[in-house]
Amino acid sequence: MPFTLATWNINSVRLRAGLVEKLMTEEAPDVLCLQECKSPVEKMPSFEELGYGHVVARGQKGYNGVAILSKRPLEDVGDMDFAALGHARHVAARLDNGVVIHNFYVPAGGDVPDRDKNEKFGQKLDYLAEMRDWFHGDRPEKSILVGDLNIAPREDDVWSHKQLLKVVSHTPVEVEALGATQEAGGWVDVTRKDIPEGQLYSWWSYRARDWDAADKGRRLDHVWATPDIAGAAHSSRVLRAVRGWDKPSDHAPVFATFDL
DNA sequence: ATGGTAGGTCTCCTA
Repeated sequence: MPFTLATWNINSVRLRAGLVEKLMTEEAPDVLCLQECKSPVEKMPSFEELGYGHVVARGQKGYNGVAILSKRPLEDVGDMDFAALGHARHVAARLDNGVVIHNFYVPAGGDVPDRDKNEKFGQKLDYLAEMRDWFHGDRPEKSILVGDLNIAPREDDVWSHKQLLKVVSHTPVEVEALGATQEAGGWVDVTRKDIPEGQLYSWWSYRARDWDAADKGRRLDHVWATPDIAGAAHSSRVLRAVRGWDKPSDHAPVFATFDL
């Protein structure tokens, strides 16, 4: 049975429970992966009344937090604490069709792209290197990886490649690290398989005077799949309009459908 | 070159 999956950095699931409900009502993805829930699991709002009774989540007070909300049964298959940060940045679940879904919130990495001057940047690179080694050692099959990876890898994933070369999220060292992680797992970038050409963003800063008019976006949110199921993916899209909702997240949700 | 906005553990940290 085909299923539609969405990934969305919600930037506080408690503050934006209403927006989650709106997305669920209007778009009804079978599986919704959230990042930056900023909530302990026991304080997460319930979306069971909208049909999302299956939840696999990790949380902590105030920061980070990831959740997989599903209309179909999920089995919790664990989490990883890459770079030993003690943060809730990954959780994985197996859908009732056997597909494993990894939901990641990769560290943003601070402002200065130099690990000697900025510990957070080093942690981001370490996190990606440990992801790479994990997937290299245990090559995934029948799996999907989604989340806020906090890197826009392609020139057309940012509003200005040249102006962002030294800005954390688009530096060559980060792009290389993300590429190595992708290659280690054999991951196919499903969004770019479906939308191979043109500028494509999933995040616009809160700090812009008019985010829509300025359109200085970056594609930080990703949907990847292993080669055995990537061919079943189609209809990828970024719901840019969601960024324009009342009291929005600074990220728009990214969708894909899999005929499996 | 600077500062701009937003959320939560809220006068400081993270993004």
